[in-house]
Amino acid sequence: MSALKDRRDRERAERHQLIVTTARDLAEAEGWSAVTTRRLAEKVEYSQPVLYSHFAGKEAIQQAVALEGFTELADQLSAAARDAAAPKRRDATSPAAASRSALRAICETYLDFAAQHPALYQAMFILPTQLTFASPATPPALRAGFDAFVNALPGGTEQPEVVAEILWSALHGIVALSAGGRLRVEDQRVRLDVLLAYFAPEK
Amino acid sequence: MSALKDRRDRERAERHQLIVTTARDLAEAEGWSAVTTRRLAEKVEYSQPVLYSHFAGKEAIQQAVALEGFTELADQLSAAARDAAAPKRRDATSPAAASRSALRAICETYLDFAAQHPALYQAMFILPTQLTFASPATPPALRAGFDAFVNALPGGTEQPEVVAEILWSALHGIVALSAGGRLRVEDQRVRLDVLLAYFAPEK
DNA sequence: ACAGAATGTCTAGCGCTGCTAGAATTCCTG
DNA sequence: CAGGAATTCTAGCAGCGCTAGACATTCTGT
Repeated sequence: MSALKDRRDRERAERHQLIVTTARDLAEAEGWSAVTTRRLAEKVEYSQPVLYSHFAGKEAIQQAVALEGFTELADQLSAAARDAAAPKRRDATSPAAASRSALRAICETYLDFAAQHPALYQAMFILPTQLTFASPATPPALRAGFDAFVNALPGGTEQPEVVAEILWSALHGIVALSAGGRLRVEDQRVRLDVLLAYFAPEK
Repeated sequence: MSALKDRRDRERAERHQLIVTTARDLAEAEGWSAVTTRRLAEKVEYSQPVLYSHFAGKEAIQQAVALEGFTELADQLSAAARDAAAPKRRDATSPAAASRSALRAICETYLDFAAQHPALYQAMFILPTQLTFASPATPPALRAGFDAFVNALPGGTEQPEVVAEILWSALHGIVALSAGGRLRVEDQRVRLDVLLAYFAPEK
């Protein structure tokens, strides 16, 4: 009797994931405005009301996509930090230089993530959301991503949380303004160089 | 014969402005999602199609509001720069300190503007737009606002345009993330202090 | 002064949206 | 295998941006 219920629960979870993935793919392919409940229902081959048996509404679906993005971004950020912290051993670079390259790696990863999944990024940081951020209910994945920034700051940085917020804000500003056609997208590289010159100076 | 036409043109221009102002007020009062063509038409006491005799569509109205915001922001930014550049004469502060306070004044003005007109700010920098930015067709007012940032940078700053873009991005990031509930809004002051410590250091 | 043309405005409606009530169906249980 | 519970669907509501075509108003030329 419980095996049957287990199977239904599993199928239900699979369908839940199917909805999230389909919404994400559709958003990435044609933008969030193309993600209507009708089109989404058709793509997952169920009727509209089924969506509402899984999610409270369209926004909840979009938030589920965002949540997926938070864990992926956090994974990529901490992976970048790890790789930069354990470089090729032979050239014994100074700790300061190591920290600098770690910070650069994280920033690059962030910008690349945004560039490669623009719709996902939009769901995470641009579209209206009910997710609470700087609060106990903040998704752990998001906290983890933020911590990657804090840890990558040069040693001795004062008020590292605030600095990390600012750095994150600057990166987000660059991404958001670029995505909206409000900044030339070609100069992204130069922009990162200059940004890092301020936040992790050479000397 | 031309006087009559003049009057009609004038009335038309007034109604044009009435639509823009009403849209802006409504957005500021209830958010852009409340600005529907029906509600807007009712507020200006005309039928919906009248809106379309003035604007190509809803987005064009929102862009007209944004354009108004660009000139207001540019005015406020350059006024802030002017006031900071002409301080009380008696204490002959160093040029460096003067530049520092000018930059702070501009940044504060920017953050205040965003805080006081959140919907307007959203139309200018967050909502999708057809306005081209870094291009010949960029609204002059927006250019002027950007130049206020460039001119307020400490003397000798390398690649001032890029630095200004980054500074603008950082401020925009702070505004956008705060508006979306993604940053605690209380710490805005500290954030600005730290930001300025990086972009206009004491020594 | 008045018919006709031109201009301006409105009513009504299309196809779409997010969302839901209630019918219909399927599935499990006794 | 019948009865009941769970699930899924059909159909529809109110509101959206936008527009065609009817109606009213205003100007023009005789």
